[in-house]
Formats: sequence, C-alpha cells, structure tokens
Amino acid sequence: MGIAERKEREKLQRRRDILEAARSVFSEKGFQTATMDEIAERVELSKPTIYLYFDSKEDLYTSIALEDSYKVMERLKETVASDAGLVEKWQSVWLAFIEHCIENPEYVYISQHILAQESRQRVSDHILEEFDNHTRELVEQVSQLVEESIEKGLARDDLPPRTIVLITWRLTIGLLELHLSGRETEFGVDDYHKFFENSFDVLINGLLQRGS
Amino acid sequence: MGIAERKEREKLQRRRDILEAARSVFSEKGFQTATMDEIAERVELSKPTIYLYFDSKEDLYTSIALEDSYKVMERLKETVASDAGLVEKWQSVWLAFIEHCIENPEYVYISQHILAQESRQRVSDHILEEFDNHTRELVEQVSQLVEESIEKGLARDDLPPRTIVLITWRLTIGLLELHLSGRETEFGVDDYHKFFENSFDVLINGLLQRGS
Amino acid sequence: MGIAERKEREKLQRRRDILEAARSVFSEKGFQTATMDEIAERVELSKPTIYLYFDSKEDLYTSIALEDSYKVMERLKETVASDAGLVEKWQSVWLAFIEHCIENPEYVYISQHILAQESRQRVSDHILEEFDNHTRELVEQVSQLVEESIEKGLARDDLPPRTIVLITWRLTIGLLELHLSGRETEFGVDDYHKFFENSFDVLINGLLQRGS
Amino acid sequence: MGIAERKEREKLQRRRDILEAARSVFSEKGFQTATMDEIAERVELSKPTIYLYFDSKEDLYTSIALEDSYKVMERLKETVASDAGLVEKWQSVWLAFIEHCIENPEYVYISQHILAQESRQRVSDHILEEFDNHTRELVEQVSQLVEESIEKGLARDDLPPRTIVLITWRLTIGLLELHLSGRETEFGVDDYHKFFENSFDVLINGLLQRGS
DNA sequence: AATGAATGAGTATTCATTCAT
DNA sequence: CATGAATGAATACTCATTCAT
Repeated sequence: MGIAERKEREKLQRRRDILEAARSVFSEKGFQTATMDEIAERVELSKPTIYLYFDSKEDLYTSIALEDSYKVMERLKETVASDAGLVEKWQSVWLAFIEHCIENPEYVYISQHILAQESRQRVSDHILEEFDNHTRELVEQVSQLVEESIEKGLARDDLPPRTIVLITWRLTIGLLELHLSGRETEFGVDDYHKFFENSFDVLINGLLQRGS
Repeated sequence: MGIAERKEREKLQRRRDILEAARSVFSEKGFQTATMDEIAERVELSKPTIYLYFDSKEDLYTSIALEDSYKVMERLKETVASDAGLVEKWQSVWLAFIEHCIENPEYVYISQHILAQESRQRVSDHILEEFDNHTRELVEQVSQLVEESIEKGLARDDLPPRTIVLITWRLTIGLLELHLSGRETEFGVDDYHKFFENSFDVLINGLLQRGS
Repeated sequence: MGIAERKEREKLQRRRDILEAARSVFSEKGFQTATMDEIAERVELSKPTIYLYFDSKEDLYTSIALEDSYKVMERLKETVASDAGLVEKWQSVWLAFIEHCIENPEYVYISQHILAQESRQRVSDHILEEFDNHTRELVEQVSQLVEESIEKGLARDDLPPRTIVLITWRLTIGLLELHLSGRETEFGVDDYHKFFENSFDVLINGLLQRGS
Repeated sequence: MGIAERKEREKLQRRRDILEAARSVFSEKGFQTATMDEIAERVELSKPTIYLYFDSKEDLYTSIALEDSYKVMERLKETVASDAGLVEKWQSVWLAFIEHCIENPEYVYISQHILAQESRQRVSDHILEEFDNHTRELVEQVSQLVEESIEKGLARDDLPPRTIVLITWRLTIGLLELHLSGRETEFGVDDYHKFFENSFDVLINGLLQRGS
C-alpha cells in the first residue's frame, strides 16, 4: 500500500511538474507559438510521456487555468469565511483576484481564450465541463456575498445579484487585460495601484444603495 | 483622367473586397485557423493578389480592426457633435460602440489580440502605429466629453478624466467579450439588453458627482 | 528614316541597359536569388518591358555571358593581330582573359553554369547555339596561335593544338574560380598576382618544346 | 548493450540511406530543382524524418560532399602510404581523385557550389567548418608529397609547395567540369583518357626540375 | 512600346501526435 | 511507465510570366 501510495504521489507530482513547465512556456510564447517539444524539454520528460498525463495540447493549456481556478476558489472561501465587514470582504475578494491574476497572467489569457471559444472545440469534454462548472461556482460564491449585502441594505436592490457579480468580473478582467499588456502608460496611467483603486471606488460607488 | 480615377476606385474597392472576405473568414475560424487560401478563394482572387494589397496575414488581420476603428471614430464624432444633453451623449457613445462591436465582433477580438501583443511582433510597423495612434485618439475624443462633464459639475472631479474613459472602455470590452461568447445565459443573463442597460446604470451611478 | 534609326538606336540602348542592370543584380545575388522584380527596378522599367527584350530569365542570364564573350573575342583578335612575339602574344591573351574575368566575374559564373548544363534546358535554342558557337570560335582562334607556335618549333608537337588550348582554358577557369571566391588566403595565397604568374610559368614550362 | 549498438547502427545506416537518395536526386536535378519531397520519396521515408537527420536542404547537400571528402582522403592516404616512387604516387593521387570525381560527380558540383559561396550562407556553421577544414587538410596532405618531391630535387624549388598543389587542384577541377559536362567532343576531344593523360603530362612537365 | 495588375505553380519547414520497443 | 523514432497534414509566401489596356 505504501508503495501504491508513493506511486500515486509521484504521479500527481509529475502531473504538477508538467503543468508548471507548460505554464512557463505558454506564458512566454502564447498558446500557438509554444510547442510540445519545448514543454517536454523543460520538464525533462519525453513528449509521449506528457501525452500520458494530458490528452492534447489544448487540454494541457486548459488544465493550467483549471488549476488556477481552484486556487482562486480557495482564496475566495478564506476571505468570505473571515469575519470582516461586508465592504472589506468585497475589497478583499477583488484584491485577491487581481493579485492572483497579476501573479498568474496565464489564468487571464487562458480563461479569455476559453471564453472566446477560440479553442473550446478541441478541448476534451470532461475538462471543459469541469472548467465551466467551476467558473460558474465561482460566480455563485460571490453572488452569495452580494445577496448578503443586498439584504443588509448595503447594495442596490434594483439589480439581480448575478448581474452585479458579472459586471464586477468583467470590469476586472478588462482592467487586467490592459494592465497585463504593459501598455497602460500609453494611455496615461502612471500608477496602476491608484488606477485599480479608483476603479474599485467607481464600482462600489455605483453599486451602493443610494441614501445609505 | 476619368480612367485614372476609375482605376483608383477599382483598386480601393478591391482592397475593401479583400478586407470583407478576410473579415468573414477570420470571424469564422479565428486568426490561426484561418488560411490565406480560404480568404483568397472567398474573394475570388488569387493568393498573390492579396499580397499585392497586404504584406502579410497579420497586416491583413490588423487592417480589419483599423477599418473598424475609423468607423467607430465617425460614429463617435457624430454623436459628440449633436446637441443632445451630456448624459444622453454619454449613453449614445456607449450604445454606438456596443452596437458596432456586436455587428463587427472581429473588432473586439482583433483589438484584444493586438492589445495582448500576441501578434504585435509580426505586424508591419506602419500599420501598428496607425492602429495605436487611432486608438489613443479615440480615448482622447471621449476624454473631452468627460472633461466637459466634470466642468459642468456632473461627473466626479476626484478622478482623472482619462481614468474614467479607461474604466468605461475596459468594462465595455469585458462585457462584450462575455456577450459575444454567447454564453451569458449560463451565467444567468436572459436579456442582454437589460444587462447592458444595468451595467451602464451602475457605471454612470458610480461616476456621477455625489449630491448632484 | 532618321526617326527609324533613332528608334533602333534607342532600342539597342535599352537592351544594353537591361543587360547592365541584370549583370549587377545577378552579380550580387546569383542566378536563383536574383529576381526579375529587382532587375526591373534597377533599370527603372516594368517587368513586362524586360520580357519584350528577353524571353526568359535564363535567356537574360545567358545573354550577359554572350555579351562578354564578344568582348573577349575582340580583345583576343587585337592581341593576335599585334606584331608581338609568340610567347608575348600567349601571355597577353592569357592576361587579357584573366583581366576580363576579374572585372566581369559573372562571365565566369555564367559560362560555368551553362557548361554544367544546370540551366541549359531552359535557355532558348538560338541563344544557346549562339553562345556555344562563339565559345568554340574562341577556342579556334587560340588554336591558331598554338598551331603557329608548334610550327615555329616553340611548343610541343606531341599534343593536339586543341588539347593545349583546352588545358589552358580549364586551368585558367579553375584558378579564377578560386580567386573570385575570395578564399585564396585560406589556402595560403597572399599575392594573387604572383600566384597567377607562377601558374602561367608552370603552364608554359610544361608546353614548351623540350630542348628548345 | 547489443540493442543500443544495433540501434546506433540502424541510425547511421538510415543517415547513409538518406544521403544516398539525396545524392541521386541532386545529381539528376541540381540543387535548386531537387525537392525534399522527391528525396523523401526516394528513401521511402517521410519528409520530417529527413529533418531528423539533417537540419536543412543546404546541410544535406553539403553533407554529401563532406562524405565524399572523407572517401577521397582515405584513398589519398593509402596512396601516399604506399611504397611507390614519387612520380608514381603523384600520378596515383591524381588518378584516384579523377576517378572518384567521375564516379561521384556531385562531389565536383557541390564543392564548387560551396567554393563559390553561392550557398555558404545557409549552411550550418558546424558543417561548413568541417568541410572547409577537411578541404584544407586535403591540400596539406598533398603538400607534403610535393615537399618531399622538392627535397629530392624532383620538383621545381622556385615555387611554394602549396602553389603547386593549388595549380594541380584547380586544373583538375577545370578539366573535370569540362568532362562531366559531357561536351568535350564539341571541343575536339574524342578520347578523354588520352586527354587527361596529356594534361597530366603537361602539368608534370611544367613542374619538373629543369635539368633533372 | 510600355505597364499595372494578376496569377499558377511551387516548396521548405513545422508540429502535434502515435507506434514499437 | 517511459521513450526514440517516425509521420501526416498543413501553410504562408515567392516569383517568373502574362494579359488587358
């Protein structure tokens, strides 16, 4: 049993190693330009071995975002479980997401790639399903926070909670894409911390219950 | 004279035809999957002829967005020149942009592609420059509207005008990406008109001068 | 008539212009790498115009060597007609040929190209024939010099005169190829004048009638 | 062990097979006209497999001459090591070289191609270097023979040994180009054996120490 | 005579993926 | 489980050459 377990652990580790290498290569070159050869070289495994763990380049690519997705969920749950005030929670969630995305830009790129269905077709059904489900679950989680805020009279009650989440999500992604492109300064943004802060302020301001 | 003019017109038309065909192919297949062969077949011209008008696949791709960009600018200027109220102008600009993007989804995809510098490297300098300049010009145009709004005491004066424009721009793109993916319903959006409307409401609400 | 003549002159001049441009392009790039586009650009004529004067790229290429061939023949006849001594004539002919080839390296390259029949197949029959005839005529001319030398008891009479010419010709080309490659120094040749001189000396020494 | 060795042998054999096929195709069509497709078809391997063994068409082409080069060196060393007289060795070397070139005409064509740097630019550095080094080594080998001849008072001592080698080399190549073109008869050469023999005679005659 | 515009035909190279071992 | 070796399929781009004017 001990043996079987070790084998299992080694297998999982190997899988993680591959994902790690893939992440770095995709990150440097983008999906199309990256090659399985280079990924294999970086994990120091042969190409066929990679195919033992992932069915296709697309699956590998998507699995990276899936892994991130789980990490994001973890951070999210921690934050929600904390006993901070609602607005503080909101901000924490927002900041945690932004932070994660800046540290793992591939998550943004890959999610967008999948959203835009550019690669959807070639991804294995089970992976795609897992990714979609998980993304929806993330939205649900945040929705609960929103509902609570509405109940407490903090957030506007004239909007569906999910709409609020989606607006937040899409704004954040939009801002991140600009930031990650490294071309903000061309548009007059010198201090991106301030820029994100201002953006959050506008959002919250727009979502707050008038008169509260 | 008449002849030279006609030739000139025909040449421009041919260029437009190619762009049109390219637009439809890229739209169906995405940049990588689309082939010059298919584009050529669709315009009913030979491949080399396409290369007479565009230096590379990347240039052709980018030129599509550039063309859109000019159209967007036109609509923008018309709206700004009208004598509607400021908030109405804001809404018109926003709607015009959304409408254009929904009718020409490639504009969104290509702009994002270029923003993410995934293809930047291979696009001819002059085209890239033209595109970048024009994008910045669009931002400037809208900035003026914002500045006017601030002067009149409508919009918050605690934010740089450009920040306001960028937030608006990135939110809109973020929303459009979701909409164009055709997967809104999975996230609980039934009526996307209403969804966009709500989003605009939140945005404006967040940008309005408190107490006004 | 004056008009017709002028036209005729202009036509010939244009032909020469094209050959000149072609010579410089082929010289820089080699046959395959050179393009009709670049040649056209360099003569400042359109591509179809070039085809008005030459039937194909190969014809144009070959015509350059043909032009050289005539020039070589001229120099040869001048030398032979002079009243210098036989050995001096020999040396003059050899030097004139070498000089011409160094000044017009394409002549060497193209002749070799044609000899190796790498391009023969695609050259127009009449041009090929003209080139071949002329080359043979050159050999004949020099043969006469050799025959005279044999009669006078200067050169060995145990060899066919044509063999002597061919040996001379092939040695010279062989040496020129090395020189034109610019890689002599790698083989220890510092002073190519001396090198050519020595070569001539060996050749003459080998051809002289023993005991004379 | 046995297995690894067999694999290694098979790999080398495959490499040789490819070279063999390439040799025959290049020989029939010339460098430019030959296609990788045809070479692949002739070895009955897929095109990518060829690229597993050679980095480019140019490398493949050059490698053919390199292979010949080694064979030539072998024959050369055998001859030099024999205990024949000096003049006999000279003649053996000369004949062996000629024989090899007539049996493997590509060697002449490719060497000349490389010498003329027409393709140099695109050949991998390591292959080019190997080829150049080996060519120089060949020249050195023969130089030793010449030096010995000079010391023994056989050959002229008023010429640098390398000059003698170069003259011999270039004359031989020049003659071979004529012979391989198959157009000697047009220039009056009926018996090419006799022609080569005469050429050698002239050369030796020109190189011998006068009075010896 | 001259040309702007158009094209047919061609080709090296790449890469995800799969066997046989 | 791991891999060395092999490949099918694909694709942007070039260029000599030719019409219609």
